[in-house]
Amino acid sequence: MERDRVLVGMSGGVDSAAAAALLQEAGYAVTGCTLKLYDGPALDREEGTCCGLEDIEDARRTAYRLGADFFVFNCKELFRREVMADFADAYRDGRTPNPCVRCNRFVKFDALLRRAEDLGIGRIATGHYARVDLDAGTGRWRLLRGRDRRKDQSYFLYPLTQEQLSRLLLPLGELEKGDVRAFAEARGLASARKPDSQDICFVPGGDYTAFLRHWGMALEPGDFVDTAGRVLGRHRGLACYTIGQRRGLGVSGGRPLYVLGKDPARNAVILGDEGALYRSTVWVENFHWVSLPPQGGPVEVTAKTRYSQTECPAVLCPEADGTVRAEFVRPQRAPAPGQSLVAYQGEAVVGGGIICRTE
RNA sequence: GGCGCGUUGGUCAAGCGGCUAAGACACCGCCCUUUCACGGCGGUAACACGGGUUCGAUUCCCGUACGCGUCA
Repeated sequence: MERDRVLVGMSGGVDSAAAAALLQEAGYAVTGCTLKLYDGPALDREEGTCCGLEDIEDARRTAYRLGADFFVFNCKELFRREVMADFADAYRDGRTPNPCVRCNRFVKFDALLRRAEDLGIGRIATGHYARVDLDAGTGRWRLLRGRDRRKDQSYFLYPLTQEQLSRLLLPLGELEKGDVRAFAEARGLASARKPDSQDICFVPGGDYTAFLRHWGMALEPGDFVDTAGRVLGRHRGLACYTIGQRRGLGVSGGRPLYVLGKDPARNAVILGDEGALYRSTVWVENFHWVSLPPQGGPVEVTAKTRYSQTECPAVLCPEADGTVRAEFVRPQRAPAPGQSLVAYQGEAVVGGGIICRTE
């Protein structure tokens, strides 16, 4: 009897390793793969990246242990063009990009699906904490939060298309992080005790401004100013700051000061009190509808403007110009252009898009 | 030049003879976190200099330096 085949994207970490093992135990014929997204110059010694040599070897070891085929697919060009270049462009224009969302949208799942098709494999899988199901009523695939609310990664997955969702298996969606680690440990998987990844994968040290410099971007020092235009100090370049940021400003005001905004025209970073950061209206571009088909009228949701943020009730209002306006019931702290707004209805991800303006 | 006032950690700022010299902001570290951030916890760091008076001086007195004000 033919078993269903699945291509599992493996980062070298615990989660994707456990995902592969779980799928195999569930009866799938597993093929493992790692997407080679970038080449770190000499940064491979760092932990926590998703395609350093160490990580690829860990993924390979896990696949070997499972007796699964394992491939490394080269996606460097695509990643460089769609994610790294966009990252630099966004910062250059004063926005705060989210490269993980960008990668999921333009690189990771697309590449997985293509490669699976090349290999004649019908399904793809990753180790994300989120769930997929089919809405029997509408016939539409839905993206749901991970059962482990503390680890839920559905925020990063909102760009998924219906085709991708229809093929996608997320075996960790019903599990708690602790159970996943225990399972990996019990199976003796190589990465069972690896620390969770963090930081941007192509910025291993966590210093993204160093990456921007390395990329060739000039960081122009300028003035920190208050809302009245008074100079408070010098900044190291607009790209070094994001709206809502407090630490690292080096400006002492007696009260905590936050980045309220950036003024590219004057190359100034505007600082002020936290109270001035709140916005009730957020415009989003390229809104991608996931669990609901594209809507023409107002939609009641809960939404958040950053991954690690508490959702708030809001109404999505599609505008004539193609953007979607989100009206929050309560003002939201520091929504930043470039970050993603993601909307939910209960367990389901309604959709999301990139913040372009706030008020 | 005369007179008056002031000089405490990176910044602002308590203290007014007996303290291991507050606090805020900044900074550093850790935690949190598959973005950037927020946040939580913890930490480093100061009495301008030199003489007195006192059992005892950041606190009182006298000089020096620097700063501010004011008079000519």
